[in-house]
Amino acid sequence: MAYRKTERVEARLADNRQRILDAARALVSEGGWAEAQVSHVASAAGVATGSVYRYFPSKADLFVEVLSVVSQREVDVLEAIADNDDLPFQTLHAAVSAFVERAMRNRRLAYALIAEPCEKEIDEARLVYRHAISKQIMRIVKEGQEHGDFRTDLDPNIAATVVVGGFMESLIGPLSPFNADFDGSGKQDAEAVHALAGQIADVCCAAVAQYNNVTSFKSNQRRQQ
Amino acid sequence: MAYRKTERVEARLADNRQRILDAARALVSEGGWAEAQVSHVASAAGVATGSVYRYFPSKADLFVEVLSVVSQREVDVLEAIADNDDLPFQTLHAAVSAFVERAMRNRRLAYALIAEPCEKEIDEARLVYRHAISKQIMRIVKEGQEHGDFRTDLDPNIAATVVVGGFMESLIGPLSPFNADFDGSGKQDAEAVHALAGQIADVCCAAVAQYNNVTSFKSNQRRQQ
DNA sequence: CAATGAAATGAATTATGGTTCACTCACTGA
DNA sequence: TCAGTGAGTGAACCATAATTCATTTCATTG
Repeated sequence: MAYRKTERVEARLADNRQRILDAARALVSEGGWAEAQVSHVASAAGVATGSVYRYFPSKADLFVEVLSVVSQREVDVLEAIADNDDLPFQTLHAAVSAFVERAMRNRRLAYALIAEPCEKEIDEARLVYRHAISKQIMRIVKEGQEHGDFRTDLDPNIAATVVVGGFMESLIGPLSPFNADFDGSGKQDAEAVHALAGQIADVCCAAVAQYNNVTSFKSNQRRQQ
Repeated sequence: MAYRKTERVEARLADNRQRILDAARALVSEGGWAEAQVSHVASAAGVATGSVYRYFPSKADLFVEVLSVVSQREVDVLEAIADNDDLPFQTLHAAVSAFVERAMRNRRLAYALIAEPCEKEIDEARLVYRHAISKQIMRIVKEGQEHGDFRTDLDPNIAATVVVGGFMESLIGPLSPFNADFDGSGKQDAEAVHALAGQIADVCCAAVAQYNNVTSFKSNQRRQQ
């Protein structure tokens, strides 16, 4: 009879795969792409270098999966925010703030996944998730345009792209490992991050909102509620 | 008596250096960073591989200089635009449009310099010029805030960063060598590029403008002039 | 036109790090 | 128990490209 994996083995295999993925993510989280070497991943996961290739066809595939898992969670968070029934302005603000705050919670990883130079194949995978993020932002923008809160003279696709590029770019400085502004991780730090997220979100919202001057916006808010 | 370079030799050396720089830029313009190999540069410039190292200490130094020359010109263009005395809204619009249109004129090069994955050292040089660009945009933003055309509740640094990230990001798609939308380079193409630049600039301006709804903005414009 | 200093050459060297593979070992099923 | 299967190993291999350097060629000076 043919060889068949028992459940026990199946579980061990799955566990190995997961350990390799976890080790890979941990390494990127600590040292960025420079640390992300197959041999390092292997020892961190407690397996031999060659074993990594039993689970992943190549280094790029491994790290693309790491990036996918982490990025997909962010897309899901944005989707959930986009799904709620708040006013589009508040929704967009919440989406951008959430993204920024979540990124700042694991700066090194976020920096690697968003901005750090890396191999082509991984970089291409980034684009996929940028698109996915942009799509969620665009949903909010379109909703806002239909709702009357957002300007209708802007192309929603371009507006969403600018917004995504905008908050990504403004994250790069704060995320950068060379920037010491947000290292304490104390309470002060959390507040500083919150303030930063708010300011970035303000600019993003301003880009699409119908009424930008404070008085008009406030009356607009009241009118809508 | 000690050896002394004649003018003739001096000129030839300077010419060699320039030819190497030009060849390097041409190669990046054609094939991006993949073509940007020292040996390729050497043959394109009509010298031997080793000779490149008489003029530049390393590959990275060579290409950083290529990037610097090209990028500095863009910074200068923005500076000139920021210097003029138009209304801040028009100035910002012109700056963003100009950047987008100029980038689209040499797509492959712009793509390489802005977005294509490349070595760390070159990538770091990119940051320097992003900062320089952001600085010019910030000047316009601040002027607009003082002038009363732009919202004063936004942090000018963050606003400028978001704007720069926004138009850079929205360029990536159109610049990408895999995107066939803007290949013809005919008259239609020029118009499409112009339209794109206008739309991107609209979004960027909206992000900082005091009055976004069309009627208020128009009256605002009239009032200011 | 020697003699000397500098530039040019490009094949060989080096560095990096992903990938392979011949082998060992543990697990499976009869 | 034991033949068969496939997972695990890690040192060797390979690919890529930057960099070096012994040698040659060219320019300058007395």
